[in-house]
Amino acid sequence: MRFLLVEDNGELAEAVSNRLALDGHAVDHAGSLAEAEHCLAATSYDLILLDVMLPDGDGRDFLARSRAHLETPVIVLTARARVTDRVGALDQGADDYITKPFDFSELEARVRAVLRRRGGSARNEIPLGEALFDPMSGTLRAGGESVTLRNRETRLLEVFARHPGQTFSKGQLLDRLFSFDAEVTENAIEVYVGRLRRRIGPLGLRIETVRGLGYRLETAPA
Amino acid sequence: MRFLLVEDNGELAEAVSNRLALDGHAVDHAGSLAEAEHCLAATSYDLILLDVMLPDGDGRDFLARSRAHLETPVIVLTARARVTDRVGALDQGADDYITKPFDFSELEARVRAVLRRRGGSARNEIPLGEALFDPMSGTLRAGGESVTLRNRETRLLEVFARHPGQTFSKGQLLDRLFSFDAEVTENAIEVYVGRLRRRIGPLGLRIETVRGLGYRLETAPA
DNA sequence: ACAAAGCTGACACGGGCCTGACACGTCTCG
DNA sequence: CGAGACGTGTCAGGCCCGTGTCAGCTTTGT
Repeated sequence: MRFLLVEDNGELAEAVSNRLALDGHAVDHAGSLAEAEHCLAATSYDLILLDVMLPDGDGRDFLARSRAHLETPVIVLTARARVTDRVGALDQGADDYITKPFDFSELEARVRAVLRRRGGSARNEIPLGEALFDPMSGTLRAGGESVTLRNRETRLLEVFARHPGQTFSKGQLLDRLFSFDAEVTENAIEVYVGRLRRRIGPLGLRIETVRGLGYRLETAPA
Repeated sequence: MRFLLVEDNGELAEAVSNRLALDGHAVDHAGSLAEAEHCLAATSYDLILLDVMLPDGDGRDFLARSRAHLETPVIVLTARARVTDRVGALDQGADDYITKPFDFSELEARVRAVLRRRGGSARNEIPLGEALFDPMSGTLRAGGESVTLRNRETRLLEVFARHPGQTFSKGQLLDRLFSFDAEVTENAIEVYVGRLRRRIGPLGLRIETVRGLGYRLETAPA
């Protein structure tokens, strides 16, 4: 998928680009509305991430102008959390909004949600061994059993579920779960792996420890 | 279903279109009576939403003229809440009226009501577990018990009832329940969920809190 | 055996959620 | 027209849950 990121904060833009690139998306970066227009004229995108505060105007005005002749879904990035801002954005054609500062996992989740909504498929549950995992609601079902995970646990399991068999280091998991300026210890990962293990164990899922390297999700019994 | 919206306020028209599109309707927009005539000549519609204040005349006159040779149901949008206005509209052939500013949920409800009335089907009650919910009258019956909900509570329950099992965030509920320019706190949703819980609890219905995500209606006991 | 790496029970904190109370506007009667 | 009833949205305070850290323990590799 090809995204256009319209954001004047270079550092944040860099971080978002890198993150979305990890999921296999190509991200073009525009620092202003003028640049954005230029990019949109040059090629077509699957998704636009649009900041509202830009050096040469308000992103929402741009959105209102472009919406008529623009099919591409748009997610608005806003620093303000006021209701009027949000409603205004949605009315002017945004598909979703997210308030800064946001965690990367949050951004990824919304990107997927918007793409899926546009794509038309109702919901996507990921098969995990005998179980079915719904990363949107954070539920895991197997047989008659059903478990509801907490937010962070859901994001953690999602990383493993979307990259079957892959081993992730604690550093990688940390980068994927938290926003780029969050100061969190690697120990937190250990804690969450532990909590997640306790939850998904009864459903036949295991997280293997690869000493010195990281963790790996095992769907089949050893 | 294909609707014709006759409304000269572009922003409002856009918002209404988007909202009704979410329910799977196609909405054509006319900014004046002349445009409306043109659209009506070109194709046929299942419902007309008609503003009364238009740049080239009064919508009610238009309605009176057209009624004779127009089968299509009409909902009149009026800014004035005076009783005489309403009565006048209904006399001249409107199927319903709604006063601006209106909430989207209200509009949706009236649209459904008019379509159903025209369609001939008597009333549609939604089964909710052991209970029957009538979103028009806002009554909920189960066994011998019967509860009458207030307006907002009815709209809220309706959202859940029409999307079984789905989880709605407070933001989503806010967008669905209130008009696009209303400045309402998300706390209002919490309050209404609380009030609704107290009402429907005795009838065996529960609203689950999904912390950090939103709310979900549970029809079966845990 | 002894570091280093990983695990986990306990805890403090922050924020999301809930609720009683209130203020405001509207409608309905007398 | 005035008084009361009702529906609605806000606010403040309190509760409770998710979260991240720490300290001490266990496991693993050499």
